[in-house]
Amino acid sequence: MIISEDNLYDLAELFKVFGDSTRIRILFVLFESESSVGDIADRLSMTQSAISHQLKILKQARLVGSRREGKSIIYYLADDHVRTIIDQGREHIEE
Amino acid sequence: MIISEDNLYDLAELFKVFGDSTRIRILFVLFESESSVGDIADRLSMTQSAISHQLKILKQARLVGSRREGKSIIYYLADDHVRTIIDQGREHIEE
DNA sequence: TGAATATATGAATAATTGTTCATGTGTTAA
DNA sequence: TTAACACATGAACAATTATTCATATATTCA
Repeated sequence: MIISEDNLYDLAELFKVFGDSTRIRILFVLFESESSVGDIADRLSMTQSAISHQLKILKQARLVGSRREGKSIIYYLADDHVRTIIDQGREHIEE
Repeated sequence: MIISEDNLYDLAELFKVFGDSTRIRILFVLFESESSVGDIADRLSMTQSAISHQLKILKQARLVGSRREGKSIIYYLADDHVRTIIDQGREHIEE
């Protein structure tokens, strides 16, 4: 259970990303299917700008990826750690 | 993958608790062994007050428990979700 | 090329939060 | 009971951050 100071800091930064209900909501949308920025904004009844700002944070944390498709940018979940971390969180609060 | 608004909010609150390097540090201390408030403060070179405030947050999130032992209060990890969540986080950042 | 659409981004503001400081509460031992 | 020790807690301040607003960038289609 050894960890460097740098990793410890990065770890806190990672969880900080999960610690916002808008970002969690975005991840839940992406659990169902990859989506464009506008679609996510519609689903969550939030502005395009707010969603775009949060997607940037999710992407910097490598929790989501993106690709261009015509005029839209499609966002998708990066890997399975996202699901596992959220599932463990749900288990904790739902017990 | 259905979740209520309340649970979604609680989930974000839970991860918010993990999203601070002092609290992560405290959890790492408790991974090794249960400890008193003063011992944790010494280990982390922080004030007793700062640690106490953070322990309160960890306890409200049911991530740690405590018991009195003479003049000291001993804190310990509440359950295994803590380890699992942190391990998954580490896997994510270390890849 | 120009208009329309989709997304990104910088600045500003309001709200949240971690630490410090001072002090309160609870326990032990004389 | 009193002193000493261990911990908890409320208020205040500084720092961080989510959203809004205005605007910039990139793509498509006529």
